[in-house]
Amino acid sequence: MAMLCSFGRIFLVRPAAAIPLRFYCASSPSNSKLFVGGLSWTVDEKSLHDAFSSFGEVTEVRIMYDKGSGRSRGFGFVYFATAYEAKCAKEAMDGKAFLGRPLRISFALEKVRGAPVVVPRLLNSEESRN
DNA sequence: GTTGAGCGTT
Repeated sequence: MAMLCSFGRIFLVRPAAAIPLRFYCASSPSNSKLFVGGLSWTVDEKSLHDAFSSFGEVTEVRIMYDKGSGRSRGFGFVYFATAYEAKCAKEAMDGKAFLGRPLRISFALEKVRGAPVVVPRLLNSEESRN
């Protein structure tokens, strides 16, 4: 008999075995969205798409440009098909040099409307828990 | 003409 408790939160239904559920903080959500920083100001979207396409299927590449000047802000976002490819590309291209500058890749924060973006920089990233 | 850590335009 499984009881569905809809309290607005996600309840994991475990079997009769008393398994202590560890609270995985959603500070490092391995989303398919990837935050790519440290980009050169001459890097465009097609360059990132070609660079990250080797590690997985890139569905969308978005580079932040300045509205006033029109130049790139030096960071962008890479959308992968799955979080697996995103993590693979992150672990592969993070810290590597790209067009003369080292890349700073991390998982992008989910854009929540009506709520400020919380940067889990002080939180421990226990993503390699497998 | 410049700058260099970061979390974004629907």
